[in-house]
Amino acid sequence: MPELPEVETVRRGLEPVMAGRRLVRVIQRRPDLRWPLPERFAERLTGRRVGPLRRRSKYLLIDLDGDETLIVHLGMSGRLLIGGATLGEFHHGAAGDSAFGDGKHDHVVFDIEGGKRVVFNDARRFGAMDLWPTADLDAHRLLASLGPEPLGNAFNEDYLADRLAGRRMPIKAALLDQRIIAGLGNIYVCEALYRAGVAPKRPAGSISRPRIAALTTAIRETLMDAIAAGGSSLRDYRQADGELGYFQHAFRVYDREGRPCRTQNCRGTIRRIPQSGRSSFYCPKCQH
DNA sequence: CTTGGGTCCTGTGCGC
DNA sequence: TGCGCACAGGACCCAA
Repeated sequence: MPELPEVETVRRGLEPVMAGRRLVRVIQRRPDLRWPLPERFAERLTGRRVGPLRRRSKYLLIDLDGDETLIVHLGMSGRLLIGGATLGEFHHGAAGDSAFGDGKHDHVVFDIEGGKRVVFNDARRFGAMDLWPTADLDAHRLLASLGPEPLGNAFNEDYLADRLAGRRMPIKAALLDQRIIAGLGNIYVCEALYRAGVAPKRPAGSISRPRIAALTTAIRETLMDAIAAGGSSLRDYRQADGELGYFQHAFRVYDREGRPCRTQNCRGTIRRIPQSGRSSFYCPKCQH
């Protein structure tokens, strides 16, 4: 589910609830998510004070006192939801009558000093958490080989041209490769390629320099627009505070198969093709 | 090294 | 209403 804009939205939602407060209680409902959780995970978190919340790519980084950081990845279906007495109960899950945090896929529960509760829910369990020394985060196996942040200075036309040069893989696959650029997923790659006028199956190394420039701009603008909209809410995804993002209403190609291209005077029809094991959406008239 | 495919897991929506 | 299948926002791991 969550790509960079959704994780950034979650970070912004959790920051005011968690930063500066202690974790008074942590409940771990199963030994593993995608991988085993650290030994004595809940114990090691209990009583710690939360520092700033940061983000790297699609990873949420929750700094704790004691110079460690809780690394969280939401995978496909992971969510971090806020509830608790001061906010009013926020119910979810199949039953709907269970207490907040007792839902079917509520795997980890954080009770925050002051009464609020943050619940990690993940039906498909592709998500992950780990606890790691803050000073060594760059060496963590999940973070070590990530490419630059698309909204940072290290990501620019020269960098992208260099990384795409000589590559025969389709540009769609290249942009999904987190080692080349970190934080994009299926939705935002489709949307950025459309905005740049680049066809998803075009070999990465065959894109002209001006098109690469357009692509870097399109990637940044797409992500910034999505963050401003609070991310995309497909199915029942929600922000941490239970609100829905609304960028899905601004999709130009994603999930629009068979519908008209939104470019003025184009009159093309959005197509869906399987690529890298997932769906690519594009306008065959606008993208080359 | 690069590239493509299978895999993990559960839920939902569709055609029949 | 039930059943089977395709598909879902990710990314690791391995074979060629």
